[in-house]
Amino acid sequence: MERGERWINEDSEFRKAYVIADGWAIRYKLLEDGRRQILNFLIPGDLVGYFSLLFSTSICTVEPLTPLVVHSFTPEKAFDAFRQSPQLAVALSWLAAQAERQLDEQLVRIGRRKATERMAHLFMEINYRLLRAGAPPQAAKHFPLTQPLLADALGMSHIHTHRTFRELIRAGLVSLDAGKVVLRDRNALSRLAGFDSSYLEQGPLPAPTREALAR
Amino acid sequence: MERGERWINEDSEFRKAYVIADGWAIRYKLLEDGRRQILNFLIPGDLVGYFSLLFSTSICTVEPLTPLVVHSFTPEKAFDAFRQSPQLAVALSWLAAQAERQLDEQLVRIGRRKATERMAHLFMEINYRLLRAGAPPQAAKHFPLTQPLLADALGMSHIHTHRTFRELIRAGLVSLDAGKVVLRDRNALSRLAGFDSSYLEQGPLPAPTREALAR
DNA sequence: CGTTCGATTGATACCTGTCAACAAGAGTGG
DNA sequence: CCACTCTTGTTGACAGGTATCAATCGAACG
Repeated sequence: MERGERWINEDSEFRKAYVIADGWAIRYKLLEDGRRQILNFLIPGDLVGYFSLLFSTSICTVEPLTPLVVHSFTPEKAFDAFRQSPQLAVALSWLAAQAERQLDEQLVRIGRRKATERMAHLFMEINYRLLRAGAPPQAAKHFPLTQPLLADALGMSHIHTHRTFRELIRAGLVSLDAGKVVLRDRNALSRLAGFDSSYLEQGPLPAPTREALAR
Repeated sequence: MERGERWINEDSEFRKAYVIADGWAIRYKLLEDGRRQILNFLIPGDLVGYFSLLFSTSICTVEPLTPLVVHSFTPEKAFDAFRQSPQLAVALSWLAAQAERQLDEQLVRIGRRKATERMAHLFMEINYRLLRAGAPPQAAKHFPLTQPLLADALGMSHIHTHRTFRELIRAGLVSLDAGKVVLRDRNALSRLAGFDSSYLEQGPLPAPTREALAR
């Protein structure tokens, strides 16, 4: 898939879910007057449209930010797999649950953090997720994000986003390189954001759940 | 459970999930400096802690707003039930998916709507959900919400929340009655909020998913 | 070579947060 | 029963954050 193509879940009669193999995408909602809120950024390893298999209409849009490679699966395949392996069902549920935790944090970011905190926090989250997904440490510091995208993700105007971004640059925390955001000082960013990665960590299943699953 | 008791998921060694039978609760996160973001309001019929069965640490707090009656179930019971009835597993997943749609909309509300729109939109959502859960039309217009709660849910200061609330009262859209929010003019609220209920509607499962499940 | 999009800047208005203060009611403990 | 405290609701003044408007510039694109 190419950047800019609109990959709206609602239109596809033949419903599928996807896992992103390579590239970035965004999931967003539009208001009638054009205001846009980006709900989350989708990177390799992320699940797309899993829950939308349960609804006949989609309420949001997914759009590639870069050339995108995805794996897809149908509801039939999913249920067949679940019957053979409850572990797989739990694994997919885990991914969905993880995504919901990120939504929770996105809510805190927008609702209760100040502009610079918001931006720094988002950068740290993406960095963490890229590393978790297996990106090399250097690659995990480069984001293909424009200021309008940041604005719509952080719930600010693009102009204020620009000023906030400049502030982070001036403080030496980030920089711009060929249209890409580059993290320069993750420690300082983390401190500024009050970033606590615990909501992103992948521990083992709790013992009771593990035992119940094994039976 | 009584109001004010803290019902933190993290502390309970014996992990369970819950369905609210009666009463209201909130799910929220706190920042270190005391800022609080309410992620959602929980009303009868809502699922609590379902996904947290998959994690060993909780990242948010759940707290009753009113006297609360809940049903609980353990991971073992859940998995046993799923083995007997895939339909039940899908039903629970549907509830979780529905909750995520509400999170999406909460993000749009906070990120891209103005103060009065935010408040009106939240009121409409809760009204819709109460009706969907079987509340009588009159009861579905009365919310046990205080201004500090609204503030932390809408991502605004409690003072500005007060001003915004006064504005809705002045316009005759809502009123205060014995500490409760009362909806007076749902049509006007809906119009002001730009409320579109499609994200809350419960249609049938899409055909491919239904067929895959039936096999 | 127009056109579009992103980055950038300055001026201005306004929305929103903060500070300070007080009233009223609920609950608490003496 | 009376302080006393805590929460909620309320108001005004004020500062500051943020949005909006207007405009320029460069790069990418067709």
